[in-house]
Amino acid sequence: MNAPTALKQGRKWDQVLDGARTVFMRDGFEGASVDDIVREAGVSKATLYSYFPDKRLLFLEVAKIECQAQSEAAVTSIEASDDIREALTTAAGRMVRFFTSPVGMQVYRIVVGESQRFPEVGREFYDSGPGVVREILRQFLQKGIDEGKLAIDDLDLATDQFPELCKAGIHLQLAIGLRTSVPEDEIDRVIAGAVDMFLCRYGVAD
Amino acid sequence: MNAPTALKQGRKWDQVLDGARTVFMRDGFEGASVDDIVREAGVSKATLYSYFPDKRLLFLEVAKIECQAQSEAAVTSIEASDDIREALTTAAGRMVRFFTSPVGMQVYRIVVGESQRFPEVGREFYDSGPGVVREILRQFLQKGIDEGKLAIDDLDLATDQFPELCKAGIHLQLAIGLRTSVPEDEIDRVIAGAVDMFLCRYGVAD
DNA sequence: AAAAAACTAAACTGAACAGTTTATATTGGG
DNA sequence: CCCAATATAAACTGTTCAGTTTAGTTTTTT
Repeated sequence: MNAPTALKQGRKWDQVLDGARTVFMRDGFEGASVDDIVREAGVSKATLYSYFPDKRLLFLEVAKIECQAQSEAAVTSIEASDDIREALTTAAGRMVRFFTSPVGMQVYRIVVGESQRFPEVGREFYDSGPGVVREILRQFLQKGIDEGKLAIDDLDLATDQFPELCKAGIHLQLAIGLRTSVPEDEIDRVIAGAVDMFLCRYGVAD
Repeated sequence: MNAPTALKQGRKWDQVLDGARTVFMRDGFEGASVDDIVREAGVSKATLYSYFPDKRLLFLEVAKIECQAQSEAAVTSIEASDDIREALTTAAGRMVRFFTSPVGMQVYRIVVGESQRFPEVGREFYDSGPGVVREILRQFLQKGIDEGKLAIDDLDLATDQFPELCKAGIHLQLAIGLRTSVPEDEIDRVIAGAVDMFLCRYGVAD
């Protein structure tokens, strides 16, 4: 009846990944034991090891999937609204919403913590998350310049500045566990502040 | 002859901490083994355990010292230069210089990675590093407002925005290992961009 | 120089844990 | 209904590593 993905390597593949995802996201790489993962996945240890040669590669697979899910959740495109302020505000909202989310934050923590042991994870994360967002933002800003709505001398710098402004006061505190969540109105305040500042510097008076 | 600190808990105290510092900063908490540390410190395992009840507390002590060293290395005060632009540029330079340094970056990585296991470390780090810098910056900006040199509506937000601008494009990439260093001229460019933007938004024309 | 305090090397214990093996069971297609 | 692929539980191996113990040595104090 169903002719699914050609290489469905076995019935429990997804189960293993789901379990691994849950445990890795909860406990980090070192904190997660393979026994925890199989228990969570409802799968035998032998099954896990029939799919993945070792813990490291299982982790890399989970990290990859998580990074991809991320870029989708993040700004996939910026609406071509005529109002630049509105477009930036919307984009900022999606960015902030993602990196303040528990899973987004946890991916960040793990990537930072394990980036020495697994250099590939850093690349993977960047290229499928922040890097994608950056590229989209860059193009959006370029368009703004072309249309005479923005006056940006150093486009690369400006592209890096905007996301950074969106983190003001919240990202660090979340990352180091000083807070576990950020109230909606504070998010709005930070975003509005970011857009105000950005347009003050690079906006062109109508 | 020498009447040193009243409670010098033994001749090798400093040696232990130095060795622990070296190894923790190189390998992180999990990556560091106690045997590595005693080898590095040139001390017996029993000696280490006569000073510290366990690895965790040894780590916390090292982290504490490192965090304190940090706030000293960072902006301890902002020169009361008449020129706000100049003062901000100098302050930014010290901040950036610190968090781009190998040891500053490594402290950040460890704190982020271990903040779940050791919530105290997050607080300690913040209160003796970023928190101190924030407070000094806040007071500096307040003074600027009082003197009519700055027009800031939301002081807390502005205080959070400036350090964030100083990270543009470099902090994340260092944290996840995409880069290991940042050329001096790029640092200068980021700092200049941060100051430009900040003063564009909050500066008062003379 | 005797006594006390600090330190040492090295062997040991016990637990955690990644990965393997074995012997058995379930499942779905032909 | 049977076969082959897939999955299972559970015991096992080997290693790493935190923390302890022991029996003895060095350093400091008195």
